[in-house]
Amino acid sequence: MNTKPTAQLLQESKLLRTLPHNALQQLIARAQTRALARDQFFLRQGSPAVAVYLLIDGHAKVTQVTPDGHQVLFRIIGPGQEFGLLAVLSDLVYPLSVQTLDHATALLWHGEVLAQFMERYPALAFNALRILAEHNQELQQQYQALLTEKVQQRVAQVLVRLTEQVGRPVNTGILIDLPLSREELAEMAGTTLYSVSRTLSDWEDRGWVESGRERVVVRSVDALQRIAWPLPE
Amino acid sequence: MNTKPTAQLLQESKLLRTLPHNALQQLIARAQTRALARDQFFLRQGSPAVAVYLLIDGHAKVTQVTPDGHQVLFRIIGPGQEFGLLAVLSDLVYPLSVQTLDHATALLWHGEVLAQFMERYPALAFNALRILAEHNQELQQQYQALLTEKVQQRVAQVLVRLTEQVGRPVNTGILIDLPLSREELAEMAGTTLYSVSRTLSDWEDRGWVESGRERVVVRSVDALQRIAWPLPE
DNA sequence: CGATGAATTGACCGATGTCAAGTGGCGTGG
DNA sequence: CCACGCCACTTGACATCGGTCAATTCATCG
Repeated sequence: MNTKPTAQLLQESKLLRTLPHNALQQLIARAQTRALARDQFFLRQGSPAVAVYLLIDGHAKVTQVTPDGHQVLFRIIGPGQEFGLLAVLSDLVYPLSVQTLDHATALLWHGEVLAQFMERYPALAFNALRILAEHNQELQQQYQALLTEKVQQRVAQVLVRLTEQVGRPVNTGILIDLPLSREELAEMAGTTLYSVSRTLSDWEDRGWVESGRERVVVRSVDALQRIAWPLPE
Repeated sequence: MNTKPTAQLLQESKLLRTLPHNALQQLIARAQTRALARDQFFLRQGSPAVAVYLLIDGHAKVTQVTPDGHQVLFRIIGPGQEFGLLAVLSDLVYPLSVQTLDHATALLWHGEVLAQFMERYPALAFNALRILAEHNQELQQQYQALLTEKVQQRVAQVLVRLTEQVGRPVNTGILIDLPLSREELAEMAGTTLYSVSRTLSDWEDRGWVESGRERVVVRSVDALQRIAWPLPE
């Protein structure tokens, strides 16, 4: 599935880039590996945050459920991306769950191990800070979007982001190369599966997308972009 | 205004706690001070992130405006709280603005200075990580709230949080000791000034709050809490 | 080929945003 | 010191987006 050699993937990851070679080697030596089938959990919301993960193959979704059962899908993780970062801090609990979307493999370290490396190699700590700061900004944008934008805009944004992150060119357009249900798309866009379904049907009529069971092909990214980020005035 | 001596405030701040004494002394020695009148900006969304701030007196609001003019108020900063943290990373731009709500004073450091201290004192980096992780969780909660809860719930939550953060007991209840307009409350709750106004009028009829021009007194925190976080089933 | 779960579509309605008009209090200037 | 005007706030009327529920269709897999 994954074409890149693992070592290169790690070197280019947001978390481990800029680390000295020997540090990277030591880290790799101390990593555990965990491979999971589809729909399995790497970590669960509410359980003690003991390990930091770095996905090296496959995809996973980051979700959170409210006390009343509503589910939110914050982002999708692909190879080279990390999660569970806050395990470097002690005595915390994961605020969200990470569940595989296909067969996926991750490296993991005990939080304390990574904390020790951060003390020795500040670059690692700065990388972590940068990652958290980016997450913050993305969350702020999503909050804004939920507050000010209409459902169609948000769905369009989700689809455009997905084409960028997991898009694969096929003859009729760009396939979103993950099995995402309407429900999951809805959880990403902050709406209901019904609204997603209607929206996709509409766009299918216009020839902008083709959609099927847990499958979407975007035929015109342009059109979706115009919906997602309409020109000012 | 502020009763605590500054040194103690810094020692207890989330950012600087657990620092060795001498490090704290050095940091204080290198800090600049900035005092602003009401409605002035410590920093502006979009300008280069050069300094990290720590408020030592007064209050400020953290806001963000969308391209289309909508404004969001993410949180209110009081003495001992930091902002502009991401200035420790180079070449970034502030994603939001921080504006005073009353006469306020902050210490500030050039981002690079703080970055150097983080390299020397990892505890500082961990404090920063913890702070960012907390912000993340708060944002996630706010997102959830916007998605699943009704306006009244969210307004109640805002008021309860405000009583905790800036509440001052008065004879009829707890005064929110800051001049916050309906508009600003709306920006905090993710709604419009009209809905806030209606909600407060309603609660005033029920005797749960007293409200006036840029002024709210909560008479029954209990009642608001029942609205904010209704008992499951 | 049948069963299971995903997706579609229609009907309904309620919460809340928008717009417009009016009220009231506070500060400023005459 | 009073009056005027501004600005925060209130209240009503209205429209609409999109969530909810129910019924149906569709596709995929065993």
